[in-house]
Amino acid sequence: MIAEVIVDIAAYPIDKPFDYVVPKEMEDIVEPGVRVKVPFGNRKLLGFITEIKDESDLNIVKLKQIEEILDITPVLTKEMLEMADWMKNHVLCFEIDALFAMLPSALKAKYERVIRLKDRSRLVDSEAQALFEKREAIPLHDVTSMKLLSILKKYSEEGIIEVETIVKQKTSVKKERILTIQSETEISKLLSLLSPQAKKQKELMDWMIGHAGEILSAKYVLESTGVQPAVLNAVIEKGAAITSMEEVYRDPNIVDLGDHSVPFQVTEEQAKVMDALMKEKDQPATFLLHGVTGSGKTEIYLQMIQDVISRGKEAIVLVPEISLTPQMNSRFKSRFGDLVAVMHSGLSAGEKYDEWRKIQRGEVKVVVGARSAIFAPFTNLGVIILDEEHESTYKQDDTPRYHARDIAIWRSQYYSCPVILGSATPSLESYARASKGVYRLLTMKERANHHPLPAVHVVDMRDELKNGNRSMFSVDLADAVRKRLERKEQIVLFLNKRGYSSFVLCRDCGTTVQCPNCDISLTYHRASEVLRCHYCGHEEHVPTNCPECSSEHIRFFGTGTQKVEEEVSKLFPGARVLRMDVDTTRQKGAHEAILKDFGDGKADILLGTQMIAKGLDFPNITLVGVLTADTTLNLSDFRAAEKTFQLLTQVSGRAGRHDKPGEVFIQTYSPEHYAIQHAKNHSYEPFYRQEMMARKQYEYPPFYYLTLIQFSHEDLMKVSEYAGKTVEWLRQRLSDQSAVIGPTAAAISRVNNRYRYQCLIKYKKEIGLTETLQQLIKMYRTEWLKTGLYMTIDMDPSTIM
DNA sequence: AGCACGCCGACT
DNA sequence: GTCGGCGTGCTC
Repeated sequence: MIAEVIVDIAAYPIDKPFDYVVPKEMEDIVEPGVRVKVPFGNRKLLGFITEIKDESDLNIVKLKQIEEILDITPVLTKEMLEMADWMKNHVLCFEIDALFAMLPSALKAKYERVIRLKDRSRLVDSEAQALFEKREAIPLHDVTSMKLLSILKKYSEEGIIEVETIVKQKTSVKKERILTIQSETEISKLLSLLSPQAKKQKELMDWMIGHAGEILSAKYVLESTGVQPAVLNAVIEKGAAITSMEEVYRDPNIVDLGDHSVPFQVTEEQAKVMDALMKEKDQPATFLLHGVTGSGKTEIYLQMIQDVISRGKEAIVLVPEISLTPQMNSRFKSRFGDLVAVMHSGLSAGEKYDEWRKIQRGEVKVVVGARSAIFAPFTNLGVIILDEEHESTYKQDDTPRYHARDIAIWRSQYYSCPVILGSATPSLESYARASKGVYRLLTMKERANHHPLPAVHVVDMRDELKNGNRSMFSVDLADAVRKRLERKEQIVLFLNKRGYSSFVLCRDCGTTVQCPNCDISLTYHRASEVLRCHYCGHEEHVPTNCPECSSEHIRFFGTGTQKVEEEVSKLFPGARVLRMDVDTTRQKGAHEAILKDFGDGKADILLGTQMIAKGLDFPNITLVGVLTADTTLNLSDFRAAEKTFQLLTQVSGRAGRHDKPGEVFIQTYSPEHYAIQHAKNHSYEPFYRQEMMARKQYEYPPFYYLTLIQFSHEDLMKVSEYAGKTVEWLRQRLSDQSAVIGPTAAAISRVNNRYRYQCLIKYKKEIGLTETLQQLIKMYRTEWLKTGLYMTIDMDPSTIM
């Protein structure tokens, strides 16, 4: 019996199945999808069996044997193996990268090199003797002395010791000691034998009598009685309880926001949507659910899932980043209880692994999670939902560069189940597909509770400046804030911070302090009083004089949330402010805590960045202020207008969701821009039409597909040379239907002392593109890589900056 | 990717 | 004479 194995090395010549002989005793256990430990060259590697066959094309005597099987049941399903095969061509990644993307990181291998003693009698060196005094094997990592290392090297050649690779799983199953308490009569008997000095043991046994026959965790017993572990061990030793180790799940403890969700009475619009969904509930159809903020998309999801579960099937719900939307999370938990697993970046590797196993074992029916949850190992999917489908976080920005939407559609075809893409502001791509009938368009124009959408005011900050207001609050917004503070209503202030963090600027010569390794300004971090580069991590102290002109007029500039917070407390003394940004949410559970405090009315103002734009739903929010709408607008990216529109619409939707009417102020330096004007009017369709015209004119998606190829090299001449060479090479091979743009220097032209260039392929239909690009990769891997050039290909870039 | 094999310069 | 530099080639 022969097994085809994909091994744990992401490199061009290794990216194919290798044949191994299956030892007789393993024949019953091996099957595609199990992880194995295999010899590879002179080392040991983890690998995945992808196929079992009777014969190999290679000479059987050359084949090595599988050394160990790491799973009793396969970790990869047949579906995943098929999906990996499709994925590697679709996103141009190595098969092993695709496979690992589908599994929790806990199942990756941890490699450890160990020196094992073979022949103690020939161990003559005293240092080496000391090393192996008590042990037969020691981790190679522990040997740091160069002298000892060279002695060991000699021993290894003489066969006295042997270097061995240990393949370990990163995180394992958590086990807990479980006690089965004996019967009352049994314990009483033991009590009578107890020495009178053993007061603590008596105390514990007395407690146990009250819990006779129960099965409890050792941890629980210790906590309830307060005795020392040694006392418990003594009592167990005497036979008062039987112990065993049992597998337990780590508890990612979800904050219950007290939002006990019951199915709502659906509105007429919702009922129509449900009807349409039900008609094709076992078709591999993709629906685009376009519903204004507050129209009750979540309720649609919940009822759809309810139906799916009742038919014995499973559901995947993707949210942009679950730890950012605890309200959604809590709503699913309260509706479906233990049938829900959560998967998000806030969980530890162990917690993720446990949630994954719950899914694999069929103990849960619903998974709510971020991007990677799209690979949840369900085997009978009934629906896949992508909430806020326009979010760019659904696209992975490093290998494998997949888009969760594409994976969702692939899986929906495999299981013949629907995909629901939900958004108040669909991506142009999805809306265009829906318009063409590729997706089914479902629309909800009204808020479920019939409350009107908030009134949006656009404030021209140029006028403010003219009138001598240099603060970041316009007169109108400041007035509106004061009014809410008086009325004890809540306010959300949104700072559109991307690409606009604080930097240090010299007021005399205009110099900003740059990173020495990258072509970008350093960011000022108030907490640690340092300047940091977000690309390479370089750190330096804040200078007291300008590095260029030595002027003392150098200070940090820009509008970070901290700065806004200061201004708020100056402008509105007494207002209680909660700040939510990367700094205040670094700790686990901090998001939930901040939102809970705000929901409980412990603050008047919630101040934050992107992360507060979504999912907030508190009845007392009646005012939303967008301090700077322009920052995303000015990005040199073809999606800048779309992103701005989406963001403004999302934040606006936070106001007046319940009984009290809401109001929104958008401050901007370009009030006439169509993205801002359409956001003001809550009008998606007109925005869509206008943006589509721009995309058509400039030949961008959804009219053209994009492929972005990026290059980097320490030598500026080399990058530009290879980028140019690539562009030429591609132009020769691609049809005249496609355009190759570039080469151009990247927006950030240097990162970590490597110069960056890029080129862009625009195409409508290019039949041999994948093959051509694979040839390019081959050329890069075999020839260019040696010169120090790096190249990456993104088949569907979320940004071309 | 990592490691062995292999052919040329500065040291005990 | 040997130790070690990293070019090249292979891994079932």
